[in-house]
Amino acid sequence: MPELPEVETIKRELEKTVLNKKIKEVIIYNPFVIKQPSKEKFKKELAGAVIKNILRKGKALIFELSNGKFLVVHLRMTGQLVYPGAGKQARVSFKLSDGKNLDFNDRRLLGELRLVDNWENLQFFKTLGLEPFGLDVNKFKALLNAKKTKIKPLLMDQTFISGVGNLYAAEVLFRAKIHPQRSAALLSDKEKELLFKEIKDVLNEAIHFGGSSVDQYVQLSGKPGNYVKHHKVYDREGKPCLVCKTPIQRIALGGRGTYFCPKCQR
DNA sequence: AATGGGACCTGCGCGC
DNA sequence: TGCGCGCAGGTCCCAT
Repeated sequence: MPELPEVETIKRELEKTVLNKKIKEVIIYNPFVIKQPSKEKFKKELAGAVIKNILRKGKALIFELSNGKFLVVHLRMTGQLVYPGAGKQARVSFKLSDGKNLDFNDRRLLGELRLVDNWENLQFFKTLGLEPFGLDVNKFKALLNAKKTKIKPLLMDQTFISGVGNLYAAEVLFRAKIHPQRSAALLSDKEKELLFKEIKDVLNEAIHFGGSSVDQYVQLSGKPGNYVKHHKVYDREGKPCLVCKTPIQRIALGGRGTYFCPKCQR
């Protein structure tokens, strides 16, 4: 469940810890997570490279390397980056020039590592929507007006806007008082404006608290993120709404568990 | 264009 | 207690 706040948290910690360090060696415990190139090339081409810059695009991290290549990391569901890491239980461990490990862990093996010449050529980035922070309210309204689809799956559509996943979509809609099944285009002007504000506010607050540790996510240091205690609806089925005490409902929407307050959200 | 489903994976928690 | 199953949700892919 790493979404924008979790990945941004990791990015900021990476900048403080591994920037300008050299990757001395790559140890691959499970080659399944390496999507390109071959594991042999992956190892060979990363050895000796210095981490020059770290970018985040939506939920993806990009390490810019001194050899001109880019290491693209997507944590998907259960991926973790941990530093300093223990090495052993990792899927891939990057041994750095400071003698410590930057570990990529991933219980479910859905995460992806790619070493590429140009990250912008990857299809994922070509179709990635703008981040909420890169939009103004009028552009956001225009995007919504072009879509008749249900608002909640739309917020999670990374080609629409990038960075929002299932957890934050639920929290944002609660704060905007919008039912997850409402049609995007048919929201009122005021609702669209409030929604836009709450997207940015929720993401910023979550970043402030180091993200939400549900299931597998941890910060780079291995510590949990503390935003969970601020969740209003996510994973609270049957518990009283913190505003009106109505039991929180859970429905399936677009195949995803969707939590909301049936009274507050209309 | 929108929507639904399945696939990729593993491990947890639930009911029987 | 043990076992099988549903479910978690990011992304891609296919069918309707």
